[in-house]
Amino acid sequence: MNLEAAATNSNFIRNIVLDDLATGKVRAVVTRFPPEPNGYLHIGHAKSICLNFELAQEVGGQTNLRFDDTNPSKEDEEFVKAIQEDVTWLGFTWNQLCFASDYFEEMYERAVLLIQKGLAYVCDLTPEEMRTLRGTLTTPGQESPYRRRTMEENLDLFQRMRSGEFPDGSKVLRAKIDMTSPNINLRDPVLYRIAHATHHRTGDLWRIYPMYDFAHPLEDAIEGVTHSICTLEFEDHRPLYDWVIEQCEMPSRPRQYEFARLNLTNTVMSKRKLKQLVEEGVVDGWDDPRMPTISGLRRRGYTPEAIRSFAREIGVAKSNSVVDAHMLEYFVREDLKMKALRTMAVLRPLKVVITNYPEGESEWLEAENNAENPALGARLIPFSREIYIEQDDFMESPPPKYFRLFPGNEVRLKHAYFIRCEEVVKDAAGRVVELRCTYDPETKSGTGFAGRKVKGTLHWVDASHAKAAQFRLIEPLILDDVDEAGDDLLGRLNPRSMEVVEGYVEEGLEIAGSDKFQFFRHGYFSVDSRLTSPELPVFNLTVSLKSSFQL
RNA sequence: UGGGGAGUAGCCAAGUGGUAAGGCAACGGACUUUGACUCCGUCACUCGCAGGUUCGAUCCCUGCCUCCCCAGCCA
Repeated sequence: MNLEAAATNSNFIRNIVLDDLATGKVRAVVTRFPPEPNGYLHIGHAKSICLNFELAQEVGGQTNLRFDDTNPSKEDEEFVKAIQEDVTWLGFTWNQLCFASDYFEEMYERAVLLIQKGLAYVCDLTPEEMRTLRGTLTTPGQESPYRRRTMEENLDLFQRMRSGEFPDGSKVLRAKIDMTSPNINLRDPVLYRIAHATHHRTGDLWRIYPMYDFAHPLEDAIEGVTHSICTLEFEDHRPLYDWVIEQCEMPSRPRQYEFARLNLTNTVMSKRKLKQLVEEGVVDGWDDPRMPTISGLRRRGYTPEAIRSFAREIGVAKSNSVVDAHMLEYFVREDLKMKALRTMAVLRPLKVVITNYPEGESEWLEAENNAENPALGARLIPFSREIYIEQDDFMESPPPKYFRLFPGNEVRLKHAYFIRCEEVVKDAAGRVVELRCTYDPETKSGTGFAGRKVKGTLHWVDASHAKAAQFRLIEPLILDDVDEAGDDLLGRLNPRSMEVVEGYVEEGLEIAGSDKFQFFRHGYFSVDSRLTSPELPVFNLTVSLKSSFQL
């Protein structure tokens, strides 16, 4: 795939931007990524981040990282830090770091302006009363009895709301628009609510906080954002967005455009649900390698490049869709293919004794680190009389077309020799515990031996130099097709989302200067940043290799 | 029964009044010291459905169908 071409994949938002530039409607493009710091970023956010940053980048524009921190009861500094780390890790640099809370004073002034223009009023209705008067989808709403308060009274009340005179929930500031609008968002929406909560940045300075519908357009306008990109559910808020910009007399005129959020098969993509998994201890944190969070993907071994390529390739459109998770996997494999050292690990060891190999002797064999990328060099691996192979690579009575090891069969040991299975050793229970094989010195790797061919090539680890390691085999945390699970998230948990096995890796992997490896015939693995130790390295399965093999 | 959106292959997704890009998946075959990779090939006579306009419609018009979103003092 041509990355340059992919970077300029056509999509409707890009077309709008290009057109705005061509017609002179805007001179320079400014976008923004506006997360609320109430959770960690996930792969769905990555789609938005890539869209905003890459689009601006393409046309020489700017992108701000702006925290939409207008609800202190849900937000936290921890998330502010994590979000910045994730955006940076993805490879983006924002032009300005902004906080909606930095604009609270200006927002307040704009609200006062609305009151002065007779376009906003303080309303004492209870939430229940307000809901009742709002009407329904098919019936118009009715005006609040407080709608006719005088401008002076509204100004006074709003100021007193600010000063903390009233308890939470007792009053709100509402826009005066149209209670009969077929668009419910225009039925006198709430602009400010009272919240005696400590804000992570402004502390106890404010007792009133602006609502999204009021704050967001102002934030965009204040920053000079030209293209405010958000998701589909905000589509019918756009008239209100425009109303706020217009009536608050903002000099700058941002436009809102909506696209479909990312959905992935076997993945939950809502902060609320991800938070639930964290809080109920289903996972070991937001960065659990099974989580679709940026930090989880990072810990699992995904690369920023892979995520960016994925984001470009899935496109940007307005129809609700569910992307096959195979696509995401494809892009990590693609990225790691040339980067990762291709080494050997045995996940479920079976001992093999090479009976004709001299006892007490060993030799060092040369192995290239990545056959497709010579720049990655080569290493020496030990070989001796006892090695481990994969339990799955032996069957006592195999089906047809099984070309791994079985009694009498000969296979190649990657980077080493051909071996033939001569004898099977079992324990009292009849389980195979050891294989006794012979090797043929003439078949040594690299000698160009062509005397005969074998169908199978196995990976292995020398027993005397093997390093014990733990492997965490990851599968989807949440399954799509669970009968009768309904909306019960926990009912959709995959019982096999993580299988932990212990086996061996080649010695010396820790000094390879990388935390990502391909383990031959298994897949790509990454050192777990939290669990690994010098005594027992721990690897997470980033993604398995494709395989057409089936028994 | 209100308003706002969307329907192009199994999944994403371009596209335009001139005869359906690309990617993922899948399936054949070649190659192979990874049952991987790579390579070659296959995969929409048709763009939700029905009419209409036109020399010609996925694109324009009309009607219909299906799906998604909206009744937080969340974002």
